[in-house]
Parts: sequence; structure tokens; C-alpha cells
Amino acid sequence: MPPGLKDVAAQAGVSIKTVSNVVNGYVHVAPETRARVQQAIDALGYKPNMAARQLRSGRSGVIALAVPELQSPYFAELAGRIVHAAERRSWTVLIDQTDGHAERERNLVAGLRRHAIDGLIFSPLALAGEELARGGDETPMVLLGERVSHGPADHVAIDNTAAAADATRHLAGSGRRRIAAIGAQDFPSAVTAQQRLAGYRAALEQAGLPTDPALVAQVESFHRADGAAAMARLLDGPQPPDAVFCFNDLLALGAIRTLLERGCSVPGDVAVIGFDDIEDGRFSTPTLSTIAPDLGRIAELAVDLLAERLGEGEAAAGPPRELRVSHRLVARESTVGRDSR
Amino acid sequence: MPPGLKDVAAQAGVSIKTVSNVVNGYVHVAPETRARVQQAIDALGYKPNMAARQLRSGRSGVIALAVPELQSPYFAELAGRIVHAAERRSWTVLIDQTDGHAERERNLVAGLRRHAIDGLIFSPLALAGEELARGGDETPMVLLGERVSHGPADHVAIDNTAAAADATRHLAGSGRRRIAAIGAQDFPSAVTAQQRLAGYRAALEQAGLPTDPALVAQVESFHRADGAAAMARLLDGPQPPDAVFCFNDLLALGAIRTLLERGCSVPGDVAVIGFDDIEDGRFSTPTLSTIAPDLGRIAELAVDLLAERLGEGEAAAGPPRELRVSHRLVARESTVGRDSR
DNA sequence: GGGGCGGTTTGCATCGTTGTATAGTCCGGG
DNA sequence: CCCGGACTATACAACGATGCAAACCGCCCC
Repeated sequence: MPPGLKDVAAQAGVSIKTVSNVVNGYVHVAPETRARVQQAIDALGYKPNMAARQLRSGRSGVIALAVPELQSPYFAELAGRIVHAAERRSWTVLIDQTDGHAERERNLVAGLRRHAIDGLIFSPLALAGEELARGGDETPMVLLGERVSHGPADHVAIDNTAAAADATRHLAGSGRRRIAAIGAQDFPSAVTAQQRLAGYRAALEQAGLPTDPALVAQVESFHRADGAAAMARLLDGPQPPDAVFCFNDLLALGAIRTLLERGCSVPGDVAVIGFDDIEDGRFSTPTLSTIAPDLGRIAELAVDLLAERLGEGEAAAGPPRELRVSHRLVARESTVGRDSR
Repeated sequence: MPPGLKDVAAQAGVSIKTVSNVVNGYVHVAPETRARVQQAIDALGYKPNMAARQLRSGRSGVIALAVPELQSPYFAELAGRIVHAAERRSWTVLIDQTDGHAERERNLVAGLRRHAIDGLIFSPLALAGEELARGGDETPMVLLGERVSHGPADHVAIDNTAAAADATRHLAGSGRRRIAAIGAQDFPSAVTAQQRLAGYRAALEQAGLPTDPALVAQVESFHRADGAAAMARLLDGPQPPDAVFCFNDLLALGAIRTLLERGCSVPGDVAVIGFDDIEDGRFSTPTLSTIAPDLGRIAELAVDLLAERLGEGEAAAGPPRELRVSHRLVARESTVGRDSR
């Protein structure tokens, strides 16, 4: 049984409250008393009981981060950044992996969490729009990645559509004519995929290029294997593309793998651009052109927003905010080749 | 203020304890009472307060996972697996990122955590051996990855040395003569690096190959950039290697990048093998040969060990255990080329 | 010499939940 | 008709920490 304030108090010959005062750095404690108490604390190896503190204060110092899967480099990197950002506020981050299951995401939103958290940063995959409205749960939530207009909670994201258009324009700008897209998804909650598709189409139109439906490849999920399979389908089509915009870097890396396996040169025969700027793309061969969202900023903003909502009373209320984070296009070998580096 | 048992009890016209009994599924509650209470619960949107529960029970249902960095695919994957394994016990995982700082790792081990956790799964980077001994903290700990013989806590790992020897033997077996190693580290806590180096040396000796110190490349850390730089140094040496054993996959991917950049063929001119079997290696070009530890098993065992230590009284005690997890060699293009696939 | 005033310390209630002990209630069997 | 036992519900005391108000101290000042 670990020692409590009670034990320390007995050891030091003072009241429980005095020990508490010492622990909390209360000013008006006689130096001598403080020393004696501190000594007792060290001797017994006292550690404050967080559960009790939380019970009194209502704060746990823990925020939850819910992502589809840590295995994806993008989410892993995001998680790492958020852990760091949270650290500066001495919060700890608890990870919830939803695996993209709608059921689990719903539970999260409904506040059916098993553990006491002060706030939630949530990157939804299966849920969108109205479904994200909280039911009764007061815990502040910040949404990442989905652009839910007039959504029910604070929201941080880059301009997906514009970024997708940038990527597509980059391909068109280097003279590509048959620009394919890998990553389209049908289901209504696939907001990300739809926004990127919209950006792709808009850019094609703007560039005066035809939008051939045969050049849009659907995927089940956003992993390397999906990208590889989709690329194979495109290549097997009647008129293979000369460029591909993949909706994330994993798809792109999978696509490149297929291309090289089949003897196509990248970017010679087919240029490829991805989305996310994960580290893999900086060391792959060829290195991967991509859209780089300002991940550090996203993490910071998400944590800041939570912090504001947690601020006592005043700043806590207010309508949900939409925060836009900048992105930039990083041209690497997969679109511009080696020499231009 | 969220409703508590008290409020529900008032609403339903029963005692607090009865509500508690309903919530906890206690058997002897009249169906009618139960219904009435349940109705009150739903009406008020009651959610049990975890802090209070924990205060009573001493259990939080949260375990911490401390890793150097989530950004590394290996740790991200590991984290994902552990989250899953923990889920089956309805535990939640709290992530601590140490960044490999000795100071932070020491705090962890000393139990200076800021939050209430039932157990700790720790993959140390900066600390080794005696330094890992707990000071007073009773929270069960499971160590990952470091082979601390007679260590202070339960420990799960693969046989690093044997695995490294396997990798090296694989290279030697395909006729390579000048086999380099990338990933050596000097400092005393770099146990992993030293074990892998030992395995490498042992295998070379066994194969009757000379161990040229010029073929052992030191690295600062285990990232792609380090691998790329180390490979460059090796190539600039007087007698470049015809094969490289990299102490993890990131180093290997970095090394491959350098090789291809300089026009070397892989595995034609130089064969490369890594360690960890991260997903990147399955879709890189060439695909990466590697040592695949049974990551799922590691995660399960780690969680199981914690669970045992948390089991009431009996099974909880006992000396620290060393659990060995199997690994296998996965030969891919980077050592055996395309055709052999 | 008493009132007042910082500085210092303390007792008590409280956060929300659950374990234990106990008080009723109802039924069937002796 | 009474009693034991199963069932149901309640009261009370914890768990460990902190906010509050009050008590205590010595001391200066009127």
C-alpha cells in the first residue's frame, strides 16, 4: 500500500493539510516545517494519488487522441506531434485506435469512453457531418482532417480541395495530359476522398484537360497495397495515364512500386504525386513529390483549441471554429526527375 | 456539472447504493426497480465518474507505453499492436514519448509519471542495465527490446544476436565477401546496437570472412538519414562493401537510397538487408530483405505479463521473467533480386 | 493591556463511488 | 403460528486529496 498524505503527516508530526500545502508549494509554510515534511516525503517515497486529485479537481491532465490507426505513418507522425504539443501543457495523451469502425467512432463521440479525459482530438474516418454531433457529452472535442462545414465542434484542417488542385496542376503544368487519380471512395463519409477528388477535377477542368472517368481509381482504404492494386488496374486499362495523383503518400508509394515492377519509369513514363509528406517519401526511389500539410501547426492548433475550451468559464463557450492550416507542394523526383533537384 | 449517482437516486426515488448496484449489474435488484433506475439514468445521461471509481478500486484501466518516438514506423506499429492487445483486456494505452532522452526515461522508471497508470510497457533507448531498476515504484513494468540479463523487470524480446547472425549469414550465404554493418553505436546504453554487432561479427567469423573494422559504420540514431550518410561513407572508403547488414529497416532504406542515387544496383552491386520488417520495406524498390520479429506476439506477451503482475496477490510476485519471441528472415529483392521472388 | 494583523497551521466537509453490515420483506416448511 | 433463509434495499464508512474557515501564534501599536 503506497503511503498517502496521512502517513507523511504522521511521520513529520504535522497535519495532513500541511503536508498537502508543502506538496502544492503553498507559500505560507515555515521553512523549518517545510524541510521536515519534505524529509518525510522523501523517506516514505510519497507520490500524490492522481485519482484523488482528479476527483477533487475534475481534471485528469489527460487528453485522448483518436485516430484510425497508428500503423499509418501519417497518423503516427501526427500522434507524435500531438504528444509533443500536449507535453508543453503537461498533458498526457491517451491513444484510441478506431480502426475506422463506425461503431467505435460513434462510441467515442457519444462519450462512452472508458476513461476520464479532459478533451478529445479526433480524426474521424467512418463518421461525417451530423453524425459527429455530441450527445450530451460535455468533453471538448477538436476534429482533424474532415472539413465539416458548420460542424458540431472545433475543427483544424488544411484546404483539401485546394491542395488536391495544386497537386493536379503541378502534374498538368509539366505537360502531362492523361492524369489519373487514385483514392476515390464512394461512401458518404469519405469526405477527404471526395474533397481531393473535387480538387482534382477542378484543376483538370481549369487546365482544359478532359476528365476521363476511367482514370479515377477507387480504393478500399489508403494503404500501399491499395495503391499498388489500383495502379495495376489503371495500367491494364485501354489508355494508361501519364501521371497519377494519389490521395495519400501510401497509395503513391504502392503505385510507384507497381510501376517500377512493370518496367515503367517514374517520372519518365508516369509521374506520381502523393499527399501527406510522410518520411518514407523523402527516401524512396524515386523520392516522392507530395503535398505537405503543416503537421506541426495542426497539432499545435488542435491542442491550443482544446486548451481554450478548457479555460475556465469565459473563453470556453462560443461557436465551433474552423481553422485552416497551410500546406505546400514539395516537388521531388517522382514528378520532376533527378536532375531538377 | 454532470449528474452523479446521487442525482439518479433522487430522480428514481431509491438509494444511491441501489443505483450503483444497477450500474454494476448486481443480481439482486427487483426488475421493476432496475427499470425505474435505468430510466432515470437515461433521462439524466448519467456516466460513471472514472476518477472516483479508480480512487476506490485503485485501478485506472490505463497502461502507459513509453517509446522513443512514434514517428519511427517500428514503434508506431508496435504501439498499434499494443493498443489492440490492451483493448482485449479493456485497457487503454497512454503514450509517453521519451525522444530517447535519458532524463525522461529515468523519470519514467522512477515512477515520476504525472498520471495514474496500472502498468508500464517500456522500450528504453537511453537507459540500460542497472539504471532500469525501479526506485520504490510498485507499478509493474515490462521492458521491450533490451536484453537486460537479470534485469529488474519482466522482459520481452527476440534474440537480437541470433537474428543479426541470421541476417549476416544470409548475405554470406549468397556469396558476398565484404559485408558491411550499418548501425554500430559506442555508448554503453546502446545495447541493441551492440547485440546486433555481436551477431554480425559472430556470423562473419563462422563464415570464415574477415572482420574489417572499416566496414562497420557508426550512426547517431536509427533513421533513414543516418543510413544514407553511413552508406555514403562506406562507398567512399577504399574498398566498398558488396553487402550491407543494417541494424534496422530505416537505416537500410536510407542506405538503399544512397546506393541507387550513386548508380549502384541493389542487389547487383550491393545487397542490403534490414531489421524490423516495417511496411515500407514491402513496397520499396527494391523490396527490402529483413528480419521480421513477431511483433504481434511481442505486444501480446507484454500485455499478458502486465496482466499477470496485476492479478491479485498470488501470481503478481515472483522473479522477473525473460521471454524470447521468435523471428524469421524474410528474403526480398534487396538481397536475392527480382526473379527469385 | 487589548485589539488587530500577518503568518502558520489545523479540522472538517467534500468530490463520486463501492464494500460491508444491516434492516426490512416475503415465502415456505416445520 | 413461528422461524430460517433468500431476496431487496438502505446507511455508513471508507478511498486520498484539497478548499474553506477557523484557530493559533507572536508581535506591533494605540
